[in-house]
Amino acid sequence: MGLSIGQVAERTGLSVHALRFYEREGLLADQVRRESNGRRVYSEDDVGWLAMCIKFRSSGMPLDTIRQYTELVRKGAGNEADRLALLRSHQEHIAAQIEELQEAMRVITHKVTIYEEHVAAGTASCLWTTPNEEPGKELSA
Amino acid sequence: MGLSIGQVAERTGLSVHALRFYEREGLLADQVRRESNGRRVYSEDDVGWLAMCIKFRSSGMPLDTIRQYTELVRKGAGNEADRLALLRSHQEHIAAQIEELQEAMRVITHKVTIYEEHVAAGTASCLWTTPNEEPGKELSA
DNA sequence: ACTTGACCTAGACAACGCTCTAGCTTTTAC
DNA sequence: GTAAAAGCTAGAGCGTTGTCTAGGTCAAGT
Repeated sequence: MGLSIGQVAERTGLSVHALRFYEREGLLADQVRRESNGRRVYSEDDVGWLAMCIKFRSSGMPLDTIRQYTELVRKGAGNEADRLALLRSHQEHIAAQIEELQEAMRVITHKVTIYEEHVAAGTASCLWTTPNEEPGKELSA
Repeated sequence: MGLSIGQVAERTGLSVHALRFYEREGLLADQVRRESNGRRVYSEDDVGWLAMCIKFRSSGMPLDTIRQYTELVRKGAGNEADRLALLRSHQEHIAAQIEELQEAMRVITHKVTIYEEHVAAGTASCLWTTPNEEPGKELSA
């Protein structure tokens, strides 16, 4: 039931350093328990919370915002609307990122296509002799 | 036809600082021309190239990788296969990012839904009195 | 003449998110 | 009993990606 920092590191993928760092930064919803000797004992809840933090991070939420969210939760019931606002705003942020990535993907896929043609056409025989021409100018158009 | 650094900043959205920084970092395909007084003069091609760099950056390509790509292009024809490999690898990277974001989006949308219910149900009357309970435990399941 | 504003270089500084070190204690395995 | 492994704190260090400052040049407007 109680996990050591090493075990938590293993199953979250975070380093033990990062785990201590997150704790210092106030990202953990509730105080991590300690053994008599001072070692941290993580509960399953702690691990669950960390998993959520990792999802937040992996979608580009800054530690600072995670801390804000954590603080809301720590304050307990009554600020659900605030939490919701924060979550929604992050949702929008994710959506924007996805769009941006998709747009970049389109552009790059286009470039890839062009290069594929070039490479297929000229593998052994280098036909087009425009050294500094880059199939990327279509971007400016 | 020739643009000042300020004009380029305006139309790329990069700061003049960033433009000089990018140049120092070797991200520009061809040497930026200078006026007799030493001021930079950007061509439309330069701006096009910068637009591409921005797309790369916005999809998470590190400056270092952009520099590698730039170097390939600078070397001229003959390494198209290398450029293609780099682009493809970035394509995969983008795809992975999109998936990660979509996964995070699912999780967060789920949380949002739960909060919406809670907020709708208990706006004025705080019904559920479990202060430290966070609708996020479902993550660990 | 003089001020304003855009530009130049070189280099310091900064935010973010960890990561690592030093120096020490405790636990575990042999 | 002893050595290796794991933990602790406090704080330094670092890679990335810019941003900002200092100190100076240059051109244009008033």
